[in-house]
Amino acid sequence: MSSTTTHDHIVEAADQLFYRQGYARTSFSDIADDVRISRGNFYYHFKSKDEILNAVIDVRLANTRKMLEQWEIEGKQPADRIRSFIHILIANRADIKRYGCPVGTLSTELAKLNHASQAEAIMLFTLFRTWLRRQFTLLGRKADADELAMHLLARCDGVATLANAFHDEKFIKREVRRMCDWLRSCTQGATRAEYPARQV
Amino acid sequence: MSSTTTHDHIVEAADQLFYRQGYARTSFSDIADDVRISRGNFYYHFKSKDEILNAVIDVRLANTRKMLEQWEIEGKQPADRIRSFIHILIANRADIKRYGCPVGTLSTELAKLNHASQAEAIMLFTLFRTWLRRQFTLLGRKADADELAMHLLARCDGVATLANAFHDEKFIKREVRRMCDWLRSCTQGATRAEYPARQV
DNA sequence: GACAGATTAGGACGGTCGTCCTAATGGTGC
DNA sequence: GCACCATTAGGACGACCGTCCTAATCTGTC
Repeated sequence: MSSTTTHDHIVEAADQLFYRQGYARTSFSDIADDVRISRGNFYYHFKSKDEILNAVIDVRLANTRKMLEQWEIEGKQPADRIRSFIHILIANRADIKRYGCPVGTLSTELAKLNHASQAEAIMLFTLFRTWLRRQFTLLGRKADADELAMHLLARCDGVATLANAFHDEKFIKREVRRMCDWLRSCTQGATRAEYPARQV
Repeated sequence: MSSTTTHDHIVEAADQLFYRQGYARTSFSDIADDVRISRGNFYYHFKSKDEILNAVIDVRLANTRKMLEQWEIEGKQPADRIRSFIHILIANRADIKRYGCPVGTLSTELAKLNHASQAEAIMLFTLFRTWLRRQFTLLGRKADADELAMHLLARCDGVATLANAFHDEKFIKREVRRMCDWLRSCTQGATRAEYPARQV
């Protein structure tokens, strides 16, 4: 976690600040204060603010890839792996309550700024999407694997947004339980129906 | 819709711009250009940018209240009313695809800015929350009405965020259908279980 | 036509931003 | 000790921001 080079320190600090304050609101001075270097020194490491953003996104992409691989190793069954995904809401609940979803908030902000790096930010979503899709496929939901992946992504992001708005951690826990129930209904319901029995 | 006073014109323009570009990125010049008045003239109508934000939020609150009352009149059954809520995703799908959820994105941005009007913005969520809670209560889900309201809110916001990220309107339609299915399972499942039959 | 009050236009102000230049500093190999 | 290169500090720059002041203009009344 503790990188040695100034370059990496900058990216680390920017990563945190972008998450907590947003990209636009975070200035060079903010990052410089955090890393404890002079503002002028910045230009030696990064030619522009956009370049820092790209570096931050690249780090997040790499970390996400690592995390997904880890879940793939740890979880024998695809359902276990998907549960690992759902449970990041629990693991990061304190940050989520304070700052929302790291992926969703960045993607939304860059969209409003019409920023050039929008596509890279959305790649973070895509990483989760394709990974989840694969897990659902392994679960025997080949036909609607992508639909289920998107569904789950949206729910997690929505939970993060509402938990942030209402500063409510219990809500996160309730929704995680609910998503795990839903996941169970996915595995039981053969290949077709989402809710096994429609009529009581 | 077409207000006559300059004051209202400013609020209207700011409302749109805040939604499309975000609050922080929207400058006095942006609004002035839109309303076609000089930047200096602003100070006569609003003493600060925050004051405009508050006016915008107030208008949104009023419009939301009106909309909820309308749904209450139009829909005889609480389930019909909740469906009205779900279907704003369809009605506004073009804007949602381009700019995301009007409530969620503002609330998230103000949270990151640590803005004084955070609470007012979150009132928009609260308006929907209490209204939905009442509908679910009428539906016979007294015990978990608030939980269901929050659940639905989160899903709608998440759908908006993902639809915005992936520029995907079809995803909105699929999720709306899914939410209507879920709602049906809520009404059928007596007062307790969300998914009527757990085992197949 | 004179007056009063509401509304507008234009620009000055201090501050912050991202960018960029230059001189100083530090360490390393000869 | 000296040259070389990587790294740093400090500040200048033009642009834009929100704020605020002031003079001009419009509108209606007597």
